[in-house]
Amino acid sequence: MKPGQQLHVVNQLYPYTVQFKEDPTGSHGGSKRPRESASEDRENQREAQKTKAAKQTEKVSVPVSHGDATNTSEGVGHWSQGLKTSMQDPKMQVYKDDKVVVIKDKYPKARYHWLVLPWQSIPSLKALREEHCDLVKHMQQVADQMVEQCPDASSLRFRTGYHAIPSMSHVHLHVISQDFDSPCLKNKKHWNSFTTDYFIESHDLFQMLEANGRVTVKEGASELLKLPLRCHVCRKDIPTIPALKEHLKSHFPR
DNA sequence: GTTCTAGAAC
DNA sequence: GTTCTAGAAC
Repeated sequence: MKPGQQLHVVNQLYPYTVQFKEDPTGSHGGSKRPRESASEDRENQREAQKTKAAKQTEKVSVPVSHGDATNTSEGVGHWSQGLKTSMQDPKMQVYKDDKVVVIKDKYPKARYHWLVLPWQSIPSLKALREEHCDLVKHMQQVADQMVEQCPDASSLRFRTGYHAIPSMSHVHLHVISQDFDSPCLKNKKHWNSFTTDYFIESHDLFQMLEANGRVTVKEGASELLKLPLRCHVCRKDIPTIPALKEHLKSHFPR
């Protein structure tokens, strides 16, 4: 059993992430370039599942929800913890090294939309300290690498940054192309979370962390999500989401 | 974070 | 009447 491996008790219904107090460096094989998937990790995971499955006896428990902490409140299994599960899934991993992993956003809001996540568990921006500076900088470098290897990097603009108040737990850096051409972009909150100051540029966050040892989010950031819809290219106000999507076609033809 | 849908807006 | 938004989800 290695740090970061997953243990599925009862038919994948209750994923557990094994963590150690001291994460020995180099526990994850590093590679500088994005790759398809890690076959060795998949093997290891299968082994872990097999071992656990063998220990199970005949009495198969029923997947019925009771009022316990398993699927209520904000514990494991809650939707807000979904990134922790996704980042461990080799099928979702687009790149990984000893410090971070990159996955595709499950509901991409543009033609290209990745998330860079540290292996180290950092619940939110509030938990960031000066000692995370190197990690944050590395996340930014990996984000830049993702853009470099994108086939449309020359024709599309990209931004990399953090949501001021993310819905999902575990610090994650968005790498998103600026076409916003996606059926998953559906409402004002989606739009404003990437096109207003709700979106904190990676570089700005790093500078804040370096200067203050903390990241502070302006109060009232959540109000930014309610701003009128405005085109991020020509600054034109657009009345509705469908009209905005139609408008974007003029800036980003297929 | 998403889905669903009541009722506001047109 | 249809389109679209915005709030609940136990």
